[in-house]
Amino acid sequence: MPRRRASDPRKTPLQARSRDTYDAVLEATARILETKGLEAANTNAIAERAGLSVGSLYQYFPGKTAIFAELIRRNDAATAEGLAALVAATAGQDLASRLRALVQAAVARQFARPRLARILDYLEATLGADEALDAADERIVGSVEALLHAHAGELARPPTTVVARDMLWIAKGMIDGASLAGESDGAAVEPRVVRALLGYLGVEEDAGRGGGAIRPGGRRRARTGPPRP
Amino acid sequence: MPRRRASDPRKTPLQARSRDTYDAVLEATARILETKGLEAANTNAIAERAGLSVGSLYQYFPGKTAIFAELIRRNDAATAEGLAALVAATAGQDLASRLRALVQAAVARQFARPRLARILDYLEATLGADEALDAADERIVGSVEALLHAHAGELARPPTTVVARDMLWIAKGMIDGASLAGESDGAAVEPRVVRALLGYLGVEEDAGRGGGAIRPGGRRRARTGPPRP
Amino acid sequence: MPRRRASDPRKTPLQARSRDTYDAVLEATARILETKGLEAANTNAIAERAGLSVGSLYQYFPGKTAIFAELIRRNDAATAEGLAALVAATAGQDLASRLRALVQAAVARQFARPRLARILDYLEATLGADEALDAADERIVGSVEALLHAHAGELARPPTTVVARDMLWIAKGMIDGASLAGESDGAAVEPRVVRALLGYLGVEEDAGRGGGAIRPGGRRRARTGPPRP
Amino acid sequence: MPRRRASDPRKTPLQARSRDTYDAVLEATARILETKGLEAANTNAIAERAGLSVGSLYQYFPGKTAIFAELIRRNDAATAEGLAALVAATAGQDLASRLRALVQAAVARQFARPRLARILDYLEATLGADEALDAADERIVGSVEALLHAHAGELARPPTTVVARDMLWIAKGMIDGASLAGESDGAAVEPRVVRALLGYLGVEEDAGRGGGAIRPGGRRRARTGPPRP
DNA sequence: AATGAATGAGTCTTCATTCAT
DNA sequence: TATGAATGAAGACTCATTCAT
Repeated sequence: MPRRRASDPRKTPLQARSRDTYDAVLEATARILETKGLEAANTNAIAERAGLSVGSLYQYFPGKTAIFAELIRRNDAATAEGLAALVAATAGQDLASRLRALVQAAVARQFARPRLARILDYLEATLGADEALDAADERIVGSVEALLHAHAGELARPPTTVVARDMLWIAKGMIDGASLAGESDGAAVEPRVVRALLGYLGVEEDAGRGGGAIRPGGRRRARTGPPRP
Repeated sequence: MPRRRASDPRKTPLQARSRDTYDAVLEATARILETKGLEAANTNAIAERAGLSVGSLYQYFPGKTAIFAELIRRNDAATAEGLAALVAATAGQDLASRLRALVQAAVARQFARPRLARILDYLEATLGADEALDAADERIVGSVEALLHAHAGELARPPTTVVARDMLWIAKGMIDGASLAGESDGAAVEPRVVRALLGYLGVEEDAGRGGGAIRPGGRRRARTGPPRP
Repeated sequence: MPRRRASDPRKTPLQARSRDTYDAVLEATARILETKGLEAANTNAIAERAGLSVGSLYQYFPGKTAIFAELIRRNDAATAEGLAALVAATAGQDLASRLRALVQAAVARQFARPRLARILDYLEATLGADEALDAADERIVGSVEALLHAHAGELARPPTTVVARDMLWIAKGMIDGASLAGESDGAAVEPRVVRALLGYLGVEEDAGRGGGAIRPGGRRRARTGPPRP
Repeated sequence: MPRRRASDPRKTPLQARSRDTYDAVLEATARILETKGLEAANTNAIAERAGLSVGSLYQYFPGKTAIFAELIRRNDAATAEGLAALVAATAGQDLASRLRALVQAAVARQFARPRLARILDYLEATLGADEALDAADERIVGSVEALLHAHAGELARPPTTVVARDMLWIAKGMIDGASLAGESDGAAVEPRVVRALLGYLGVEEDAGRGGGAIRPGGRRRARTGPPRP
């Protein structure tokens, strides 16, 4: 990994072909991370998978780190985008329903490419700070905070940034855990997360909806188990 | 007797000096991971930091991976141990108090060496399966499950393994999040986690105790923010 | 098409420059083996001698072993080729003359780079089996067998594969021995080998030709002497 | 391998226990060479197999090379001894019978530990010169020469050192070849070698004895085949 | 004398990055 | 602009040898 600043792409890809190539590199990287892991994601492998030469790769990215950074950035941006859209789309519904929608999306995302998500998390924590990421983070927390504000009356506690952040981490923790424990049925995880969030907010769960017993997830697969908090 | 695993130490350190050296390697590795990150933790650096030669290092560990594995194993074992002890020590107390004790310990641990904890998590997910780790995991979940069983009457839902696991991940998620967001005051995180856990369990928080408003954490530092669930 | 073997070159060198580099590596290796021995033939030395960097070397060969393997393969192939050509070229001549031609070539080859030949022999026995080598071996034996068949009437015994193989080893043993004993005059060795081969076949040596006394070889140098059978 | 001169053992082992240990090291080395090959014969492995510590090993031998050297020396000495004894023991018999006896011994030796023999040959050629080895060589050649002298009248050619040496290499070559080709029946090889030697000497083979057809040896096993002379 | 822990130079191999074509 | 050969620093690991106990 180069010492170079994890920064912007070397040039803003304006032409359609350039943009395609640029995207191809990112997708190739994602695919390798997902299937072979971080160690296998070297520039040669990425270039080959993306269908170009190493030399060309360096015309789009100043270095390996920048590819990862951009991958994270996009991922975060997409999340922020999706979250904001979902909050907007569910305006007017009751809090539980809206959380359900959010959690559902989060679960879907994480269960789609769990390994990739995990590696990007690791990289994000490892790589240096980045304004763009912080901006996305703020938008994400902001969306949840906005949601809470819209339901401030129903809450046992005032809606703050900290509460919003906590909620995000509760959801993330539970979903990660379920995924790592080998649960393959996202539908089983979802209500548990919603329940946890409502519980944290001190809101009684909507009696009529999905209240049922906690369904055990899929059998724990060999790998990593419960967290060591 | 278990089959010899590739990650086992090369020779069981019986003599005091050997044990010291062995521990020194582990501590050196932990220190490098904590301060310089995973990439910096190469065998030469570890050996130097531990105050011995590479050759000697390889007399205690069959390879770099084994060092990491042992580090994780010890970490997990300590957690399992601590958790079990705490559950035992708080027998007879009310559920909220007991959870408080557990969370306090967890927070203390994570805030002590956050980066190390994060890297070990990543490594644990990356490295192959390991009986010892699975055993520790089971003990950890088991302790929480036992705790729940002791308070089954107060719970809104039956205490299952899944519930126990969810609780662990809720706590881990929140603590990680707080740590990553730059919160440096563990005491501020603790009650929030307890509240989340009790909320998830559907238990009313002990009215008299620590009910207060959610205190905002320390100023968020630039570093990685909220999760993208 | 044969399965890709681990010892195959990493990429088939199509371009002239590539082929040159590829050959340069082989020649550098041969030269080092010849002058400094097997222990000195490390990848760094080979790369340096070949005039390229280690990295480049690994673009042409997947590993050190593959270089040796290719060296052996070429050597064997060249021998097989040469032998077959010689057998064809001498068609119609009498048996003794043809053997003389063969032995002369063998002597020339072995006396040219005796140490290299010895090391390649050792490596061939050490490295794992290899189809290509076996094929070359068969061609070599086959050539001799074909030669015998053409003169079956003159032989005291039927020409079999075993006889052909024995002849090859007789020649190899004698030439090796002479070389190791410090004989530097190939011309002195040649008639002895021919005589041994004809003797083994039970054929009277052509009276008129080279019947003379056995000339003693060059003074035995310090180096390894006669075999210990 | 140390640059140190491949020389005498560090001290002449006088005491019985010392001698035993010394021998144990040599036998351990031989066993490892035979079963695991040259690469596996490192000082640690040798010491362990011999049942002593590396430190002790270095009290008996100045270095690894010295162990090999001594192994070769003993091997050669034993051969020289055996050959001389056999020549003496068969005094009075006819030439063919005596050669038969010699070849039989040689075949037995080579078929007993073929890999070891091969490796020692390689080492002998690789290691520097050594007076002791030259002396053994001379005794070996001398024995054969003496044998020839005793039958000078029957020979087509005067018995010289060169002839003796050639004979030794013919035998060695053929036996090596048979062994390498996978022939496991020494009895099948023996008469072929005798025939070759008598043929080289221009002596008619004793009509009554073993004149039969050449029996094909065992099927060629995968490994190294015929020589490339 | 024996031990075996310690040493560290040396080996093979990988991979981010550059640059001539 | 694209290519991909070339570079070489760096990293994991081995092993002959030494020396304190």
